[in-house]
Amino acid sequence: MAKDRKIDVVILGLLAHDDLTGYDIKKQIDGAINFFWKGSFGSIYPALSDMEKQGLVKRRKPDNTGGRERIVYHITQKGNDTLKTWLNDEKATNDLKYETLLKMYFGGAEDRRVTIRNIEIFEEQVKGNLEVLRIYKENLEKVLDREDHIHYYLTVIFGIETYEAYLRWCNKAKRILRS
Amino acid sequence: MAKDRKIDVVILGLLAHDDLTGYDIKKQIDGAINFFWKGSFGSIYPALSDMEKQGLVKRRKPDNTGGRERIVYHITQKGNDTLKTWLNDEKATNDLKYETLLKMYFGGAEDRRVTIRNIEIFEEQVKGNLEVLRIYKENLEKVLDREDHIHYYLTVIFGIETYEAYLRWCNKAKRILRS
DNA sequence: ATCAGCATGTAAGGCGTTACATGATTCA
DNA sequence: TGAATCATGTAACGCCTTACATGCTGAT
Repeated sequence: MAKDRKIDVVILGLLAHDDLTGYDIKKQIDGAINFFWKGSFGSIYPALSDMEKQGLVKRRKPDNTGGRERIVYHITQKGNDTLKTWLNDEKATNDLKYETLLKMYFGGAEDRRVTIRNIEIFEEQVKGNLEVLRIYKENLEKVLDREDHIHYYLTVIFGIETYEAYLRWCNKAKRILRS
Repeated sequence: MAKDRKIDVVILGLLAHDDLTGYDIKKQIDGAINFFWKGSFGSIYPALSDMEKQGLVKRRKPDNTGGRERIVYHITQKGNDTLKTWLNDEKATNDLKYETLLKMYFGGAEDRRVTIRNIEIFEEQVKGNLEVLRIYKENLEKVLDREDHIHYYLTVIFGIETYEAYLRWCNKAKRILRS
């Protein structure tokens, strides 16, 4: 695995469940993972090639049923070992890069109304995200008997708890700025 | 300003208050800003050079009192305008990249104890960060009469609200995994 | 004397995004 | 027929981190 390229473990994690094409991987990342991790085609396809060379994933024999080009990958034993090693590695980098907070911090250079406006924009985005996560949560609660769903559920309730905290902060912050 | 290089506005925001050296800027970023934005010398010094060429910042005449090399920058009118334009720009990218959540999501590939351990590691980090933020908060509350401090305060209470939510999640998550 | 902190800067290299290029299939 | 979606990949480019190079100052 590349030294710091985390897309590799995302791919490995997804392939640990199902055989997937690069396109499928992208779709899954754009779903429930999206709020805490991102990935583009430009990072997925090269990673898949590298990982194939390293023996972490393998191409499945092409379905000739279609005719249209589809490369389905599956995880190898070595890939599974790599995934488990990563899960057991105690270091994890958790990074927040919030431009909104930068605008709060430096907001003193402008009128308070500008800062309030920036809070409101943020608030709207958070509300939208929260709605989506609540739908994910409801759907997952119907199928929590499957081990993996519990794990997906953990990330979803993390998002909900966090976004609710953001909304509380929005109200507090607006109150402070208006006082 | 470079198209997507946000370090520029961080520098501008800091210089809007005080004339600073690159080293000073780094120290300030490593302080209260650190939990939502990061910056290294390798990004600060080149940005400062570029911004000088663009007339956003200017070197102050060197203090000859020392003799040791110190380049103190101050913000120009154009720099201030750029800062305000950015504050008024409604788009802001807020990115979360939490490897811990990735380990939650893909935790099904290992024993539950591994996931619980990963939560505990995260919890310890959060507790440490929270302590620091609470000290910042207390100190800021003594000087909230100054406009800028209100803005710093907003980011600090954001951090506290968020980290407290993280801790609640840690407890919930552990409970779910142990049930 | 020595070590920590002050201070500036460059170079290499990795990571990732965006845009582009290409073409098939499915559905209205 | 045309649009959306499926599907793979490359190229250019930008951003950032890490490590390195260098040297002064102040405190113990």
